[in-house]
Amino acid sequence: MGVKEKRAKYKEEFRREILDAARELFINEGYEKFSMRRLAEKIDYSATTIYLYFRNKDDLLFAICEEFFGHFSDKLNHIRALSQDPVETLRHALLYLMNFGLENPNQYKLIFFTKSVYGTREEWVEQESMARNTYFVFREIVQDCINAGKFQDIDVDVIVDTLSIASHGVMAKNIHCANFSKERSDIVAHTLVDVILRGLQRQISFE
Amino acid sequence: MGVKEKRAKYKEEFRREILDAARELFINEGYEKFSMRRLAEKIDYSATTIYLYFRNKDDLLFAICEEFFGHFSDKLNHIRALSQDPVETLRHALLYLMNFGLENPNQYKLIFFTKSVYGTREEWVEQESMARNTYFVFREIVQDCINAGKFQDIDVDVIVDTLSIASHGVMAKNIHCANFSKERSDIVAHTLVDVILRGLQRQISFE
DNA sequence: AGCTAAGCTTAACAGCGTTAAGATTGACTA
DNA sequence: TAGTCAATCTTAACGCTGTTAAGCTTAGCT
Repeated sequence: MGVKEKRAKYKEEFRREILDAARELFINEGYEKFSMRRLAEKIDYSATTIYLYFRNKDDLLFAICEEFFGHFSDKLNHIRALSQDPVETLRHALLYLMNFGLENPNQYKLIFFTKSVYGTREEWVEQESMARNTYFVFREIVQDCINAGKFQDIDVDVIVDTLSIASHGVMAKNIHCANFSKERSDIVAHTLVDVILRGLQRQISFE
Repeated sequence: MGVKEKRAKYKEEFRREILDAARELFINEGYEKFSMRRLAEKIDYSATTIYLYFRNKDDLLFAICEEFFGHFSDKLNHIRALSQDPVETLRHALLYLMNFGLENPNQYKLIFFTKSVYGTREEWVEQESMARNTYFVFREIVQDCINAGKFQDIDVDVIVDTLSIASHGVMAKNIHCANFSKERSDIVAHTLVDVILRGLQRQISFE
């Protein structure tokens, strides 16, 4: 292994180290308290060093987001793999997302409430990313419901957006309004999922 | 009119002036570009002068939020006044909120995505505010639906939260993801409202 | 031993919210 | 009318932010 490769390896490892420290700082201290200088202090380097491994703060945030979406898309695939009823799979996936958001508000805030780390919709569609992969897996889960004839005749992408928006809203409320307890958010999350899935379905069971 | 009253009047007027300039700055330049110093420049005073009329930046934001909620609760009351079918009234109210958010992203962002201007849920419930008034009007519209026997047996507050969360989500997506066009958001907003109202209702019309 | 370049740091810029202290101004009183 | 006092506004500063330019240190290769 040549020197250049060794350096490259080292560089990659350091990048990891910074990334891990950054995520930890976010989770423990919260979104507001995060700063490049605090991160630098945590890893015992000067703030400018970080800029040798990440173009800027947004680049760092992007990396963390991508990592999360990697895990999340894995989890979605897993949920889908042990699928019985497609609608129940979808319900499971939605509740998983919301629960993650409610239990990890700082991380969720970082991921979803950061100003446009993924650019415009066009850029997002064109450029390969874990976020896009996650979207596609989620989309397939919805498509499964449609294929099974469970849903009304609505465009799959519209349904996907509708659903992601709903779970988004739960977190938005929980994080930004600060009026919500975890228990209350849980109740509302379940109600929202129930109501939406009920509203989407073609046939509805009466009580 | 004594001097003290005159001063008080003037002070109130200046407060208004600052408030109007602040809102304008928010709407035109966007949330990110807003700062106390830029606002000061706009009104041709030094930045510190603002602090004689508002305790701090949050206090200023609070004032703007309250003003909006004043208008919004009026609008809701108006919609409710010319009510025919309660569910249609609710639909109307929801679409009005979402449409406002989609057409005034900066203002909406300021109002709903600012860190806890209204404190915890307990503080929010106890302390009189336009935001709370708006909530109550909205709550009554939902209660109308329940009283008319249109909805399933779900707690009124849970429904209100569910609905506000949903509209919240539309804006969250539209504002923060930057992947969404106005048209697409419109479609998704209508779909979301349709699906949720359908899901909430006791009896559902099949197509 | 001397050169080269990678790796890291110090110093600085321009911006932020906010506060303390001082200047200005206008009105009331002695 | 001169003097006092308080309201009003500004200048200067603190400590923070993201980010860049320039310089220092050190390790590897010739």
